[in-house]
Amino acid sequence: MTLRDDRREAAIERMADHVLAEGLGAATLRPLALAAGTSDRMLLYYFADKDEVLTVTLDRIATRMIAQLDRAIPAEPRRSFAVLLQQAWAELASDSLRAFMPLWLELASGAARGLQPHRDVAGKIMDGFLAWTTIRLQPEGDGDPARLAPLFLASIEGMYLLTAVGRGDLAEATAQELVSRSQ
Amino acid sequence: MTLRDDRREAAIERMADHVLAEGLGAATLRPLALAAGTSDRMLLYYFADKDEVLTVTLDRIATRMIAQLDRAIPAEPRRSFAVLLQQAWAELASDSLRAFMPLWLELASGAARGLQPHRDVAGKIMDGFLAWTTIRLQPEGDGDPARLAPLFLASIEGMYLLTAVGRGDLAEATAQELVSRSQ
DNA sequence: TGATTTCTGTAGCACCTGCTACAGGGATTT
DNA sequence: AAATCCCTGTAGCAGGTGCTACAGAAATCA
Repeated sequence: MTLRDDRREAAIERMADHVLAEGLGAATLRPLALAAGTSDRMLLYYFADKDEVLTVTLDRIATRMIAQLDRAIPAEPRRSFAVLLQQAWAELASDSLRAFMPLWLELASGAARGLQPHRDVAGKIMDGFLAWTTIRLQPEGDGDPARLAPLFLASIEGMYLLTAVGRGDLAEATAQELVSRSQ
Repeated sequence: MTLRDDRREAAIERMADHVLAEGLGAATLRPLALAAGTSDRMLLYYFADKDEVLTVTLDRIATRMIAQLDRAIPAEPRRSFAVLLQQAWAELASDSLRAFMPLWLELASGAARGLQPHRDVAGKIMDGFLAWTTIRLQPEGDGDPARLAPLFLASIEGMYLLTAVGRGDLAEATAQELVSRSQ
């Protein structure tokens, strides 16, 4: 029992590494099993089917990502829009989180087509990121603390996408413009 | 000669429809050929290989999209950030352009992983959209006409991505916030 | 000890992938 | 009429996909 759980757990960790490195396109049973140090036969013994393998693996990746973000940028103190934007953007470009970008866009495009588990996982991640942001953003003067969060998310995601298509310069220009405007 | 070109042309149009509807995941030779009313054998007679099929098809889609955007929102007169944002966002949500969203994200995620033809096509589309925006945005007071364009693009793309993962409400909140801020 | 349950490798299924060899029909050129 | 070309269907290749049947080894229970 515990042995089985241990191996299942180890497989998840190594599959998470593989999916982060290679993307969902390469997330087929045999390569996943190879990365996990086992066989496709055993993967389907640990998990019901490929869908469960993917769901569990993506969940693990999302957990890792949020943990990393929490560690790098603690909840207290609250920060201005400009400061949090710069900190979050720098963190997302760091070695440990950069690999997440192509996967995140892959999830988003799958979600846009209504695929599972893309839709559920992507929605969950976005909700987590919304909560993460809301708790860290300092409300502007009189305003509602949650008013700025959507704009913050959209800005980060937009810069993300600009970077993905090789227009990182536009992302930087966006960050500059946002910072100079919110001060 | 001309006959061959006609059939090639017709195939491109129908494959563009198919890719818009089903995505790149379903863009394999046999389904593409079926959609084009021919056989995989003939597709590889008209085009060198699958890569050329995809490149030509995606180019056609990009051309269609820019044409549609030009038609819906003419170059003159220049518009304020808020007005152009609302017009462009409404147009991207229209029947004719909505189908482009999942494909665009698919291109972006492929580009983020360095795949071809994703990278080239996505970059080209983004450059086209940047030019489109720059020409239509009214500079703010003293400012450079091109200063606002990156922020505009990032905003649209961010709202796009929020919508893709089922958080259209956050996209709307972002639009509202941007409009109220730029006035 | 024997019986039963848990694990796991081998082999295979039916289907899809991009792509190609071959052959024949039809039109065009000599 | 003969020879040459352009077109296109049939069949197939080698490899990959998710998944499963079967059987034997290993561990657990009686």
